[in-house]
Amino acid sequence: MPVSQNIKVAVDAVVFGYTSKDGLSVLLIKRNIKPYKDRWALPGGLVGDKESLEQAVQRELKEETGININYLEQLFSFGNPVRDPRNRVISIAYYGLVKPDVFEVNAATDASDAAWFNIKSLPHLAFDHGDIITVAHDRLKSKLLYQPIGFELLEAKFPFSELEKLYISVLDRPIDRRNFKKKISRFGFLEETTEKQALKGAGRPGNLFRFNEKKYHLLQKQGINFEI
Amino acid sequence: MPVSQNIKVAVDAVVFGYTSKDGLSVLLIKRNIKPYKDRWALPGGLVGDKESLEQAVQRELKEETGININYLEQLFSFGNPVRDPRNRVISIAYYGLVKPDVFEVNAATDASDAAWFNIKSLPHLAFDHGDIITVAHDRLKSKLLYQPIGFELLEAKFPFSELEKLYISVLDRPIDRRNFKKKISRFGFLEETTEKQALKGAGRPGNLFRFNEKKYHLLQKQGINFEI
DNA sequence: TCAAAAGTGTTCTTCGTACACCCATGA
DNA sequence: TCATGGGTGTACGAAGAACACTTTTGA
Repeated sequence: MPVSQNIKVAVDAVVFGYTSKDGLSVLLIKRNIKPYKDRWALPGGLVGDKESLEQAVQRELKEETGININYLEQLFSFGNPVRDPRNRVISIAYYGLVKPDVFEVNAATDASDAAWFNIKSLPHLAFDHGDIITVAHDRLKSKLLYQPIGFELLEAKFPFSELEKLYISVLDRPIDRRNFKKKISRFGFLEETTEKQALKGAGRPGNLFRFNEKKYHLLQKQGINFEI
Repeated sequence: MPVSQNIKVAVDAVVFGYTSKDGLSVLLIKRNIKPYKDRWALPGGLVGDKESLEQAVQRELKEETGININYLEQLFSFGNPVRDPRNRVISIAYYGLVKPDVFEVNAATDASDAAWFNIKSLPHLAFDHGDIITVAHDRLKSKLLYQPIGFELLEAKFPFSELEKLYISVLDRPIDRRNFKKKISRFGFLEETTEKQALKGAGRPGNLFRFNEKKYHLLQKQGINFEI
């Protein structure tokens, strides 16, 4: 067993946002220090001696991007000895989901060093952050099929087509609308409201749905087979 | 962002073994230093500056228990600031599976400080190692339902009933033998040999099965719905 | 009246699930 | 011949998958 050790511990966050206009996107920050100066990277940084890992992620997100997220989960720990060219740093990666209002606000503040990038057109990233995003995207895809976490990416009320487009976008494959609706309806955590979607162009306006918090959280705990 | 940091990085391993006689078991070591002196704990220790996380796990397992494992996967990182009473230590936990021959050999060397404990009769453990085992057991249970990793716990050739008992033991619930066999057979990675089980008592001897490595590894990558 | 998007049902097949009797062996 | 454990099939219901036309709205 090594008697002394010189390894630093960091956290990094892959924050996903979604709008039907921009698709599935990831929040990145531009580095202003070496190494990888001026390259895009995941928000994150060293863990404080007294804070938990989750606290460290939340703190870094607030410091670097100003956002609060409503869903956060540990992803994987990356420990390749040479993943940081300076010293050895292991990174405990998390992924998070934010609702579209957060997404929109931040997309507007383009003076900042934080920006959203569509998952399909990511820039060249610092460190092994490209790999981390790949792992996070895979996790999101598979999680979407057995837990209803997709709702964490939507407004409180949304037309059904919004949920459908989210699934299409994240899974990156077409879905049959009728089968999808049948499947979702069976679980019973969706409630149809009497309101209708505000129109933004041609087409029949859809009814708005919300989810039943109780049933939703119950199912989120249990896990369900969500295959679409 | 903290300017300096005083956190150590450790790995811990939850190694599962299985025999139909002893059920699902976990490999533990007896601590001979403080804190928690003389308490049982997971094998593990600090990561060396130059080694990968997986290398650190394999090294610690060899040093502390003498075993080599054939399946190893990262489980979760535990970062509670007070999980170690001395300094802050985060632990990156792994879980591993070993085949019964390894299990038997080690169970015999009872002079050592390492021993197998049935998952249902674990001793009081050091640190948060009880929690880590719970997480590992949950992961194994759910993984068993969508990836055929159960075979990593069996000999190369085994009677079908052995696989069935493994599932019953890990999932801790009864399974219908006929439905189970139908399900497993559909995947097509099992091959029936012409050999028969060596008898150890009364009862009809079962045919021995092996798995088709190619199909097995293909499915292990893809993941399948294994619900029993 | 046309283009755009939402809403809706049926059929076929596959899979899950419940369930009980016969067979080969050792004692 | 008995006790033990292995081996096997059927029938029902639920869910997955494939598939196209009608409705509502804005332009």
